[in-house]
Amino acid sequence: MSDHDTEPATYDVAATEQKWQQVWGELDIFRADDVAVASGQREKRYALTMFPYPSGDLHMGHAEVFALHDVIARYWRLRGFEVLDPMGWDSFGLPAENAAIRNNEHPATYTYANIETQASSMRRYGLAFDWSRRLHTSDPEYYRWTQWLFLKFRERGLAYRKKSPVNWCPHDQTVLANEQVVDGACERCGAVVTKRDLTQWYFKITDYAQRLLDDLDTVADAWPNRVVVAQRNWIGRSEGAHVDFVVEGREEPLRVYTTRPDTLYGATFMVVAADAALAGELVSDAQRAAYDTYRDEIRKASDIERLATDRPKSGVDLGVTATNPVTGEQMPVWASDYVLADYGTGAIMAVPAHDQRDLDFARTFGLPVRRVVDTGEENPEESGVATTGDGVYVASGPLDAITDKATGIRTMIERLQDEGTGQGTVNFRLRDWLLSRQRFWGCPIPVIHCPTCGEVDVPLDQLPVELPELRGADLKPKGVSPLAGAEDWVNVDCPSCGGPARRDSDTMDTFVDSSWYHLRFTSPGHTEGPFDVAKLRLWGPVDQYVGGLEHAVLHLLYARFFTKVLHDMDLLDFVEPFTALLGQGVVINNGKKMSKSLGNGVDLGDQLDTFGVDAVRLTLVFASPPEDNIDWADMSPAGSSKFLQRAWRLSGDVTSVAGSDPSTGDMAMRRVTHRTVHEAQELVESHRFNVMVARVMELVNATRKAIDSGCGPADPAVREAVEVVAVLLSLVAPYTAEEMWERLGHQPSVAQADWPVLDPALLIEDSVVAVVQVQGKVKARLDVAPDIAEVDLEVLAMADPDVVRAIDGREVRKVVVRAPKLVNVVV
RNA sequence: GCCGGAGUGGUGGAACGGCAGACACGCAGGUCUUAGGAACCUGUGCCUUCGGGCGUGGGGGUUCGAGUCCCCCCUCCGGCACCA
Repeated sequence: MSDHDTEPATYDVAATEQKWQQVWGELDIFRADDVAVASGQREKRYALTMFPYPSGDLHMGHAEVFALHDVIARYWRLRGFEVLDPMGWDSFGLPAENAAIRNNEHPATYTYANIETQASSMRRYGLAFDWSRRLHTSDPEYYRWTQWLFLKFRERGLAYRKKSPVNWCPHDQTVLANEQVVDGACERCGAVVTKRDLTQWYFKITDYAQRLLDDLDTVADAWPNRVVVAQRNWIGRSEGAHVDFVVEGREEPLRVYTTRPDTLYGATFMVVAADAALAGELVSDAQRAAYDTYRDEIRKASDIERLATDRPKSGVDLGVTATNPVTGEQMPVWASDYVLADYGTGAIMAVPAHDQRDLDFARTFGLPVRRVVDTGEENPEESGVATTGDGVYVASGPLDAITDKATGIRTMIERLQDEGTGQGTVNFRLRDWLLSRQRFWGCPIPVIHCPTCGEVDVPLDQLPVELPELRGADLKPKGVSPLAGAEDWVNVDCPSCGGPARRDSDTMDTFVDSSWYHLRFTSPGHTEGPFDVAKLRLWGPVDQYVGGLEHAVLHLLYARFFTKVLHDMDLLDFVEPFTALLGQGVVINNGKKMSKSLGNGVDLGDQLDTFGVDAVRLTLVFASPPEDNIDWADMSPAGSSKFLQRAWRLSGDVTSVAGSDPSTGDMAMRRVTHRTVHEAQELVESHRFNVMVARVMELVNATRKAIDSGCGPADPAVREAVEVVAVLLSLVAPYTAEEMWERLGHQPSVAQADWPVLDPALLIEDSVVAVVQVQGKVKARLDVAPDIAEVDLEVLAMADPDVVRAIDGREVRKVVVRAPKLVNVVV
């Protein structure tokens, strides 16, 4: 009986998890060392995963993103980088507040209890986080600096208040940013969003629209394409012109934005957004009553109704006319809800022949249609279909000889600029970021409203403005912030004049908190500013960000905006926060999103109890490419568990001693090992983790075979192979890998092991299979030397009996040789 | 409507323009077992007259060679959408 026959065939998963959690805690090996980076001893890598919101325990989605993230962080560590791999919580937000109302508690109770639950689950899950850098956005030490940043933004004119129609969620009783309204409904609760005229705080993200667009190019290669595209669409840059129209009896011209100034000769009327102040200013006395009626009507309509594109056009004649600057014609000015108040100038020139919406409107109200571009298609006046393509300009004065849009637009803009009636300009779809929220559990806005001084900043040395103690019923949404009711808190002396004043009672959108947390992680205890500029210089920017893509135009856009502003404030020296982004898919069950109402949720804790941490992690990593969705019903965690036991068993079979020289070992086994290491490197770096796992499985299979029916368990090549299995598995299944590493006679931890050193000589096979095709179909396989000459390979191939038979005496027209892999005979 | 992706066995998925289906799951058969829901081995795209033929959503094209590149179409997923 050899020693390994008496080993147990399996290991105790639960006991192993207990054991290593303790060892890892004592070793404290995942702490990121500023000095190692500052001294140039090791190159830095910053690996970051989107920090969670603390609602309940971790779920399957967290399990996936953390497993993927950990592969990268652990790989970097093994490759000798100094890795910053921090974790924290995005701990302000509505669910805590709603839970507090339900349970008559303080939101902090719910929040911090959940944080502890999640932190303990993360430890169990075996993640290589540097816990010394933990932060919570709801801690005063953190949100003090969120407030500081707000005031700095305000100082630069990037935070301002304005009254405007805003998105209002009647369920959550708060306003929402444009980005949080999805198909006319609240992103969070699904309630239909309505409009309210409110004075709210905004960040001037539109000032950065062009840079946010341009700099996407610098990350486009390392970000998922769909995020780059989504942001481009969201920013929505368009090129066009402003054109001024003189309105009788009004000093200021009526300015419009158009992308088709070249069709100005075809403009037959004007339309102003019905809900814009401009419409009220323009309307004639005779038409005022009709306009008021119309405006009140459309204000009642929800965004959902407005969004219906096949909705019939409606509007009202404002009873005034504007002068077309090129034709001198008087055109009627209308108001309609198909023109948006907050895009462009809130007014358009209507060219019904060449814009479908204008044509629909013209046909509804019997307004004239004048074709000025002949595209060869039927005249829109008859067909009812507007033409938008290139064509010959007609009845367009100096444009008449022109045959393409680009020249037409350029020519018209030049003329308008010469005459002072218009100019070329750029417009963006992006709107300013509405950041006030009428809720309690968020970062207070550090501004005081004084009846004499107006909006006054809370002095920097008085930050943070801490939340008052409110709980239960006091938190019930009433349409104004619960903070407004905390009289002791709200009523303060004006910092400027000392008179009675009131604090701003709104809190900030939680996306403000998460727009800079990645910077704070570089110096989480810093008390002199939001982060230590020198430390950030060491670690920033994030080298690899991992997270869900539901934030494509939310967090990922806001964080980019913050980065650019802070760059302009000389607080950091990069312009993009996340150099590379990996967007993981969603874990679903039986083809459907997991949800309480469907009752198809898979509980992560249950899965971990049943299969063990490693098996669940392995299953998630092996399931598919990281960015694809995973249907848990199609997965086999039991299979993963079986594989891990199989791999673990190898470590008990090795009979050579630790430190044996592998160079005396079996060459075939060594080649497999080294090829696996080589491929694993490339696969991890290109994020094809599922294939990396497959290669490790192949190595395990090959090693099993070598032990049972090959070079045997004593061969040092077998030890080398099993050690490589342990190191590679440590990226995905750290518990099993530690057990293996220990059984192989090494000191913990495998997380501190050296990445296997590749022997390039072992990557060269001693023979390769050359495929011989006739007419592109495989007819023979030849074992040849990897460095075989093309002529030799061709001779060998043409002599092969199967090849000769396939050619069947036909004339060989051409032979393609790609030594040493392939020959294709064309007959 | 505009802009992006993606369609490969029963399933998840592999495949620098060069052997389609790696690696798994599942299934079938076997070995060893008192037993097998353990371990190990074998087989597993479809058709076949056993020579071979056909196969990567459909149709064309480029190429000695196409899942991969190009064009058209279909389906599904995502983003934008009365944005002038």
